[in-house]
Amino acid sequence: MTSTEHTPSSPGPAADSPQRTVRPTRQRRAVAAALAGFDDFRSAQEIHDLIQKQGDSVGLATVYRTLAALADAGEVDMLRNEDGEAIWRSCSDTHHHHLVCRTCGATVEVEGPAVERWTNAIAQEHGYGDISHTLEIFGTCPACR
Amino acid sequence: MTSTEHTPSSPGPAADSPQRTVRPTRQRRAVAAALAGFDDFRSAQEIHDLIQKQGDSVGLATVYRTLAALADAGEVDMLRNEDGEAIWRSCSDTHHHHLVCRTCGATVEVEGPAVERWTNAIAQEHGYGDISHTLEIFGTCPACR
DNA sequence: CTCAGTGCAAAGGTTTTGCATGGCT
DNA sequence: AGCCATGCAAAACCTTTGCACTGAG
Repeated sequence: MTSTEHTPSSPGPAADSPQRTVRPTRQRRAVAAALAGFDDFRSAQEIHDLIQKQGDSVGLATVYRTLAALADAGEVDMLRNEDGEAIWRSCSDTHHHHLVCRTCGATVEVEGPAVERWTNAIAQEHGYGDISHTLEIFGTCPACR
Repeated sequence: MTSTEHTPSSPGPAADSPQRTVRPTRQRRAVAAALAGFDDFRSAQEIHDLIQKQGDSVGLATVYRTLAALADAGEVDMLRNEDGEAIWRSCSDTHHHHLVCRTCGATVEVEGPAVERWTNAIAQEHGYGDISHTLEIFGTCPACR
């Protein structure tokens, strides 16, 4: 459901780990292709529409399920726009953050060694280990101002 | 959880500006009191529930309308949690982020002037304006290591 | 008296889920 | 054959809105 593994609930004593259960189906490929066609964050509806325009037919529910699976597998980033809609984008390999226009969705990838260092320092200062973090920046891009 | 500093919305920079039309009613005071009772972001439902538990009775729609008005007036910050729910916090509180233990959920509030400055700098560097950001740090707390 | 504010319920939109079917392995 | 993935539709949710009414100025 999310791009990172936030799930404070479900302490999961059930010993399951089915992670690699991702089967390469036509629908999955269609979603992946649609994602590849964008270079910024898009909503599920937009992705669904693009797939249909490309001739393929994939149910909206399947789009959601596929996107959730991809996000879970770390192949796409999911976040929410200011309207609360979930938006997705295929993510590159390197760790980076996003500067997203809340009007048109234009995205800039930014790296922040300073932030990386700061988060690690803060965490260790409080005795926390095994650190990860998420950081998103929203704003209005030059074209939309 | 996430953090922000600006509440955007209000698409029309246009003609009308009825801002100072906020009448101090019982309901408005109830919402304000509920907000004052929290020191972090809460959903409309949680705020509504707290008001009812305190004996007052305010319609959920009114809670939403009041929160929207307060956000519009700049008296509260609104943002979205990972589930896409709108969450509010009285903005007199200092802006901070959260360091969360992914095992037990223990949370530490941290401030990061450096991060605030960095995000603003990055955004302006790319010509983006009206900046807000979200930052969450996950780790394993001392007790869970 | 007038009009912003309120309550209720219905509408609107997004995301999830139940269940039967279809396609890989 | 066994199972996971899919589709469709209904459900679940959060949030907004229409309309008649109440209360503050």
